[in-house]
Amino acid sequence: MNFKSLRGMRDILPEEIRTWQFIEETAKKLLEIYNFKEIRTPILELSELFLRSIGEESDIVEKEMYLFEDKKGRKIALRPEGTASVVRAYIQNALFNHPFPQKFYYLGPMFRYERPQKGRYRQFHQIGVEVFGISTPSVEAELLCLLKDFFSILKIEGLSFEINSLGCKKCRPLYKENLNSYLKNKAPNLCSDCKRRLVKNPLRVLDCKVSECREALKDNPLIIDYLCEDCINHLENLKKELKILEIDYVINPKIVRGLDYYTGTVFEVTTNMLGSQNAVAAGGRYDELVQLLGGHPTPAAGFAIGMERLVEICKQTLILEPEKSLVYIAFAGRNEEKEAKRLVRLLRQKGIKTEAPYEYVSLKNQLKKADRLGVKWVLIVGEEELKKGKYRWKNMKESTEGEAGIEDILSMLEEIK
RNA sequence: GCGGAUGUAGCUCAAAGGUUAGAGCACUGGACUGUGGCUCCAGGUGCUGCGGGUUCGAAUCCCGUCAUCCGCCCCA
Repeated sequence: MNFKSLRGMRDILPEEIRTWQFIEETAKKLLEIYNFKEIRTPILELSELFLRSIGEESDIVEKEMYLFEDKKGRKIALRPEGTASVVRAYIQNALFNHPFPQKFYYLGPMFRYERPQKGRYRQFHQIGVEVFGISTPSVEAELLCLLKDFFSILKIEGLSFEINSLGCKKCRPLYKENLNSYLKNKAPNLCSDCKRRLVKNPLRVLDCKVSECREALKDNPLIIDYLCEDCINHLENLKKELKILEIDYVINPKIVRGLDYYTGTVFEVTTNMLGSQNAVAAGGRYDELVQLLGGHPTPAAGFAIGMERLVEICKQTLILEPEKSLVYIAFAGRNEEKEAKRLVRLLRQKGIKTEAPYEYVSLKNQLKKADRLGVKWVLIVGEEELKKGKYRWKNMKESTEGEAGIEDILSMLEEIK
């Protein structure tokens, strides 16, 4: 029986991991500078949490969640995204008792049962951030600024920052009314999914990409024309802040987002480097979610970055620092093996990356191995040198060699630490 | 969930219905038991993704299935 990884799930091998680690370390450093704190939440949650937050009508909940029952018959889901869990944790742990704003970041696997494609996997990873307790647009400005700084450190260019507002409790109903009457006329021309959405969640009809729907909705009313004064001011103030921070953006009234908890500002960051899976980060404000999940009314906003897509871009643009170089210990004969093992340990204790043969082979083969490993420094433990209390060193790149005591050797190796 | 393309060795690819499915690279060992790179030699249980069918004969043709990639959809 040959086992293969599940569809849409993949192994990330050492070669690629270095890019992951670089991105993760870069993110953590920057997030700490922006005063975000890491939070780790479970991968499993009650499925109800996602039904309530993401929305029963969303594609994610409707057809993409990994669901199962545990031994007690509880309905469990593998998390399809991070925000719901963080909000749950925020409420459960009464984190609102700390001074506002509360700023969190997380990093980990998410699961959606989708048709896999490049840049779209069933297990994928997100770096996400959430800010609780502040309702001013400075939060969104800070989030967008963070994204811009992050991508700029990673030397990613050709990004587009797109922004929209979805309105609030006050203005959205009026818009929905207008939209509803507009959609009613168009109903016969809509796809079957949308006919159903029409009743339960008309906003999502705008998000439909089926061509017949797009055609029917060419001149649909846009939320951005129905915003109340507060929402208009919010958006205008955000624009001002973005100008101060010198962040280029475009207003895209078509952005709706696939998760129902968004209110007010939403945004997407897309790239021209990825083909059709081109969204590399997205987020927005969700001022009603905390209350919806049982907490005190708390304004909040956040975003998530897609790691796989970011890694894909960074593999093209980033030049990683070379790995720490390896020192190879060879020994001339079986009698020197013990001494070689002691030397390996000593070097490792000094923080030097060291490798040695696990069993005796000819010195020639040891050197051949060292060469194939691409090492620069080889230390040879041999009978004659040991008598003098020395080791033989060999610089494979420059083809030089000599004898030296351990202290001299350690200082020679300083350069590679 | 829909449409299309592709699946041969670790990798890149040959073999266009006819011996025992090959080559380069990579890998392992040897020639060379105290010195690597060059050279030469040797080393493959590849169920030709899997299962069925057609045929005297299938990597090759047909059907199914699984997987990957591309587009749709979805989204990060």
